[in-house]
Amino acid sequence: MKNEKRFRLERAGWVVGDATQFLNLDPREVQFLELKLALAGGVRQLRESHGLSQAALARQIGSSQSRVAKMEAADGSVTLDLMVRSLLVIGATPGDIAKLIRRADKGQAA
Amino acid sequence: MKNEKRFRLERAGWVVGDATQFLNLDPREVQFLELKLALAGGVRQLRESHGLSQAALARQIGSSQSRVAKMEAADGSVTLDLMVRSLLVIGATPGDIAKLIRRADKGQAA
DNA sequence: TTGGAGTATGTCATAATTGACATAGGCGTG
DNA sequence: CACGCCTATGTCAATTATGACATACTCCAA
Repeated sequence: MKNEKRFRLERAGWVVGDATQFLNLDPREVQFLELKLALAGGVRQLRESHGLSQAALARQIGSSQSRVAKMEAADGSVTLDLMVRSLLVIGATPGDIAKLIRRADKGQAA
Repeated sequence: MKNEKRFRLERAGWVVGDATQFLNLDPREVQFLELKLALAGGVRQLRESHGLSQAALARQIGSSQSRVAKMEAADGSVTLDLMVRSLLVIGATPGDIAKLIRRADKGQAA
């Protein structure tokens, strides 16, 4: 519960520009963030390519527009579970999701 | 919050052999479960290949042995977040994780 | 300007997950 | 057998995520 907790806290601060804070970040957490960003981008891409509004997608996944917005913003309050579930509902296959995650390797998130 | 809720409930029952229940399951949820199983298998594989006990891994990720056990059992009470974080801590790259997820396409979970 | 559609952001009660702990079972060794 | 190590399973208080709601903002068309 060390990095775990710190991560939760930092999601509020978002001192991304601050080099000190940034360098203090465990590389694992950075990878995790990039992975989340990749999935977030995938959700938006898939949603838009289907001509859906955030509200429409929210209906399909049994959530709300605000949560979809937070999800696409990779907000710290949304879990990978929600993102993955959403992707599957929009029609992404596990293979598609794998492809998105691979992008986190190159740092190309969206 | 429809399938979402049903899924949460069924994690307790685990009537996997029951065809009626099984067929009632939304295919999306099945995909999600397979994806989780794939990651769970990946955690166990990685952990064992590193010669770590569940307790040892638990220490590294700041969790407990019981949670690692549940995680490897793809227990309904563990999130993808925890699984992915664990994988990253053991040394898996996003690419490795993507590879695991791809297995969910073929149904080959472990 | 006015209005509607889409999106972003914040808050809240409720629901879910978390680590910790207890405990039981398996399995090999002394 | 008894002991230690590993794993499985259940429970619980505390923490966190969730959907719903309110509200503000941008575009764009009438």
